[in-house]
Amino acid sequence: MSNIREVAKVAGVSIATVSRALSHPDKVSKNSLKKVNDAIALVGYKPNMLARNFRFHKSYAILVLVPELANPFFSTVVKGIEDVARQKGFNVLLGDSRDSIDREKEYLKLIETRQADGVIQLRPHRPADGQIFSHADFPVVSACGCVGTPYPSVRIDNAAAQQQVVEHLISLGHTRIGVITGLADNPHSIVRLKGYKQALENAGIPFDDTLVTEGDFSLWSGLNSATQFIHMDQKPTAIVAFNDEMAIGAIKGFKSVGLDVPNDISVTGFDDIEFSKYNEPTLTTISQPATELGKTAMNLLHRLLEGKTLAQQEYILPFEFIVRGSTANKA
Amino acid sequence: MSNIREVAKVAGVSIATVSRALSHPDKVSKNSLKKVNDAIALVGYKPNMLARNFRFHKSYAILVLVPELANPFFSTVVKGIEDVARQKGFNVLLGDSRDSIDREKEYLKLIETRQADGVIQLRPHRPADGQIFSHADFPVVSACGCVGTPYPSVRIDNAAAQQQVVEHLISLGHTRIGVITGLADNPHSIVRLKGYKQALENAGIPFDDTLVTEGDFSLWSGLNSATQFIHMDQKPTAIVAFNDEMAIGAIKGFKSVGLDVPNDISVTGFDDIEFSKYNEPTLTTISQPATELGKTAMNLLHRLLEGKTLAQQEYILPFEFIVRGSTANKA
DNA sequence: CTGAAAGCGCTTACAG
DNA sequence: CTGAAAGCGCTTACAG
Repeated sequence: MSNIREVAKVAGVSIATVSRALSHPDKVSKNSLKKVNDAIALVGYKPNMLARNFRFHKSYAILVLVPELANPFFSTVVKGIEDVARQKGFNVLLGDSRDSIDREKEYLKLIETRQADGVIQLRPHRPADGQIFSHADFPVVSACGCVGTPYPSVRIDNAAAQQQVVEHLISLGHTRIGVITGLADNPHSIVRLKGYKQALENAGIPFDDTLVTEGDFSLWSGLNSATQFIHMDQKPTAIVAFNDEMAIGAIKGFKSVGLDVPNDISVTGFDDIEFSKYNEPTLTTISQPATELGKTAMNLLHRLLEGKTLAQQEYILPFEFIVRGSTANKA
Repeated sequence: MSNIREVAKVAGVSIATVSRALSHPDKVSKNSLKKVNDAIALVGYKPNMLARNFRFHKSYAILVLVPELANPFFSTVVKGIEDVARQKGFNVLLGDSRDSIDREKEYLKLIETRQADGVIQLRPHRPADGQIFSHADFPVVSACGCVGTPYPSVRIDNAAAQQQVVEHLISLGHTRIGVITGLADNPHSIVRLKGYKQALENAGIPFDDTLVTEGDFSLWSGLNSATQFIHMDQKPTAIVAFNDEMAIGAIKGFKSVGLDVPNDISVTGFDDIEFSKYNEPTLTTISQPATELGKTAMNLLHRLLEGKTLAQQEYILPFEFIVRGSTANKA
């Protein structure tokens, strides 16, 4: 556990010179530089970043708030964040909030106590969040959130994406299209439902709210919704799930009662997680640029951290609509 | 950005008293305590943890080295770690190493520079790692690794688990049982293969190395191995994959050429990720106590961090063998 | 119970 | 180019 003082002694220079040799080598003579570097190698000196952080009032860490780390879509976004963070010299503190506001608030104490310099929020912003994330207090950016985020964000156009999915189903002849949303207060539920309704309206199909079921983005909730659809008097011929997990769960539910997907009923997902290519049938879904969303978010946060301002408040990345095996013409 | 000095001034006491009121309230008079607490509330004081960390030569952060965060099994282990870490007052720094030793070494610099106090390694230890993780240098524990880890570890008995899976297949009449391992140098590949061989040996079935294919724990590699099996002259009637992803990928491969799983060929997984219950067919697999592995690892690391010694070098948690729909009697 | 003082390891104006 | 000194925000023996 050598320190800068020991290096100075061995090198025969002052601690100021050692510090300068490390931080501003151009401000030090060749001779001193060599003596310092030799001494560093000799004593095996490693700078104590705790001291540096303290000196600079910076933790060089950012906090990532993720609703559910075990969700492969989120963990892919986090990987993108981490890649860029490391490259910029920042550590990533994990904040798995389990969709709990209380847990989230606990994590945000890391900001007040200077243990994190900024935040990337993966949970979509809800009006009820109010000013918790007022951009004035600390650097924060939203990744894969929704329209209406009151701080900088990177996302896709969720409504447009969901609309395109439904238009595809309509083009296949479907008119009774069931929905599996996330929790009712999740902004993604609201925004994607808007896209769904828009597609219906454009096609002159009346909206029927009995076709909307509430899930929670889990596999299980998709299966649960399928059961509800199965017991309806006027069954839908197609289902749009607001993420891939629920679509996979729903397909499981339909198949378990002998229905064929997509020939008896079409099902669509959202996110395009890896598993959606391996499901039986493969999933028709929206591909979100997960890694890119994470990388962009971290790049934006980094600019904020450097005191710069952003050119835009919202960065919209392109999505891709991918037709696979889970959708077919209405029987 | 108020500090302890400001609180002291407002409260009319010394900074030492403020500090004591915060850290050892019992050593302060009721009167002073009240004055300090009132002042803290008044100025909105939050302790600067950067200063505390510097003072104590501790970062109060631990580094989690994970081979692949997007793998749901690993992310579940990480969630367990995080739960306990937070409860103990530690932050978790994410180190997604992508199975790269170079990236791992980058992360380990966080220890040298005091940015992390300890490490939890999710990658199984390889003999080639040598002394990188010599327990003498810093507190480190292995989670979900293998037998033979030269530092404290929490894991299941992988060989026994894999053996039980194969015994089950043998009991169903299978004798030509294919294998999809992880990368050849991954200790899990070696240890689980040992369990496979043991089951064969116990049943008097000769080991045939042409039945062993190398995967990399990804969905794609499972599908790829399936293709290899399909082209074999003497096809296996059952396949054991060393994780669920590869099993799911393999099933996909078999189904794509018209084979029925499990009636034409049985397939087993390992880990019991959530998706394995939703696959078609559902997966016969080994359930690892993922959350518990993470929690235990963090508890052990915490004891190490406190300078205590551990009662055991290895903590073996029970696994569960789960028979679902992907295995059946040999045709 | 309380306060003045030293010190954690660094960096950076400041004076030379 | 170089060094002595101050200071970042805390904590804790030490003396009272």
